[in-house]
Amino acid sequence: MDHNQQTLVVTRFAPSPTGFLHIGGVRTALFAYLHAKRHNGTFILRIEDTDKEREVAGSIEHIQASLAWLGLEYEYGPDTPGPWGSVIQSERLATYQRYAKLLYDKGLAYPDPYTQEEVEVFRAAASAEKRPFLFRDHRPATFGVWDGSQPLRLKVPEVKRYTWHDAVRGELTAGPEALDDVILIKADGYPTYNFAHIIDDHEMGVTHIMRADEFIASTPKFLSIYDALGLTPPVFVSMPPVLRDDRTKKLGKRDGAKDILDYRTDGFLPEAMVNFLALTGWNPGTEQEFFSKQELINVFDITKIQRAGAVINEEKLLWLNKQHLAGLSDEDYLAYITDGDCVHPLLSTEHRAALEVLVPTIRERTHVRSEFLTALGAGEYDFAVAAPQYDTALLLWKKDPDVAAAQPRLEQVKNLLAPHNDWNSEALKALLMPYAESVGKGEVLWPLRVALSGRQNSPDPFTIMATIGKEATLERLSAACAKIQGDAS
RNA sequence: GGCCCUAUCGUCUAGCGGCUAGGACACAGGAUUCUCAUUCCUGUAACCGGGGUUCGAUUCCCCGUAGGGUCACCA
Repeated sequence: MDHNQQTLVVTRFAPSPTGFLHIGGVRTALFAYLHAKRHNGTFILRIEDTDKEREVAGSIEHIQASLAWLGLEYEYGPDTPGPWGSVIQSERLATYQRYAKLLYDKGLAYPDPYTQEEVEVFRAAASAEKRPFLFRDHRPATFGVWDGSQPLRLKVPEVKRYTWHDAVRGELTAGPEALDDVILIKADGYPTYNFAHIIDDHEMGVTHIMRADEFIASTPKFLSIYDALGLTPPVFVSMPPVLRDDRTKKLGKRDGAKDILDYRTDGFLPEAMVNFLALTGWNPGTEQEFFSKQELINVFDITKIQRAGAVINEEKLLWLNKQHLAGLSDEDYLAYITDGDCVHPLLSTEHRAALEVLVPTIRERTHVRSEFLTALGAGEYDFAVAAPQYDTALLLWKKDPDVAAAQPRLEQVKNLLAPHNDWNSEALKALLMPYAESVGKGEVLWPLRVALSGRQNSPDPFTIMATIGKEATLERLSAACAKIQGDAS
């Protein structure tokens, strides 16, 4: 195929600025992004701010920050207008008015002659008779003059059954009851979503619309607007819902859905997040689970998007994060683990050397930074910054007759360590293991480790010694021996 | 209520008429290990129900059931 004749793909993510982005919305953005990038296409961030009431200040910046964190770069956005002008709908009012006028002039749109109260009466009457309310049943015989003070409604061009194709769901169909004379322009001069998104997608050359499946029900209405405008609709790509844990509802902000940026605070890597999101509601058809963003771009295929709703599997997200964390250098991992506003002493520059020694240990025990911070708070790493407090009984190895038995062994370890200066865990292990094996590993290593950590469960003693240094090691061993002595007397 | 959509292990999913129904997370057991963790091995666990079509249905059709969505001057 001629390179110049490649199929052009343009997708967009079009949130309204009503607060933060949650995992469901971000997934829609990701799929739109991946599909565009897969085809060397264009990805647009459009802001649908046609409802002034619901707008939340700072939302646009927050949305941009969220996409930036995940690395979902867009060619056109709030700071980078396209040839068609702004991507912020409130800055495009003239465009919508122009199209509205076009429909009005052709008799395909008319001003709503009723007050909102009157429409409510119609609605209530329909409801009382247990039949669906349709505005078009009340369409005036002759259309008035539209002066902008009344909402402008579409005159449904043809009341019929619509059948259309959805890239995910296949053939979809809905009868005339799904069609109505929807409002195109509100009384405040702003367009409705129904109208504005169609015009924008057309003007911006959008080829594929990724959006939540809740829009399937209103697609016939959209189709009737496309018809009225004489436009060919783009490809519809309906995203399966992300459900709440209990599956009783679509995940929403009211149900405790987290701000996507909270995952960043917790320490999830953007690549892990992207990897995880891609795998909920989509799969490559192979058994590969670990993907970089680029790998996803290479294999993403909208025909493999899932139809059924999915529940977020947080355990798998944790697992994936650990897999992605494995790609960091020790240096980067250290920066990662200390990033944030936690104030534990081990994270201060004073203990940087100790923390560096502990990095491999922390890596193996941690899925995400917040997990490490919790362990820190629980005192699991206190051995690194202070001499431990512990009950002497803890020194008792399960096969030992009593605590006193450990003392001579700890003394011997001290003697072996005293002249030794190569203070890294491998060298220390090589130094002490022959002795430990001659006596019994548990008999030596258990009390040694407890003397150093003050804990039943901890990293191995050699790592601890390497972390705290020679001086502290010898001090803690002496203290343990003194403790045993004290108990005996 | 009308209309629309969906349905494989606990969760994410593979499957596109014939498979011992595969993988991942989680879980359980074992090996390694002084403990915890890691790592490795093994295992438990699923086709919503009923009718068809077919030589043969997880797969195709219909009817149930369950769940979701939608019926705004919100998107």
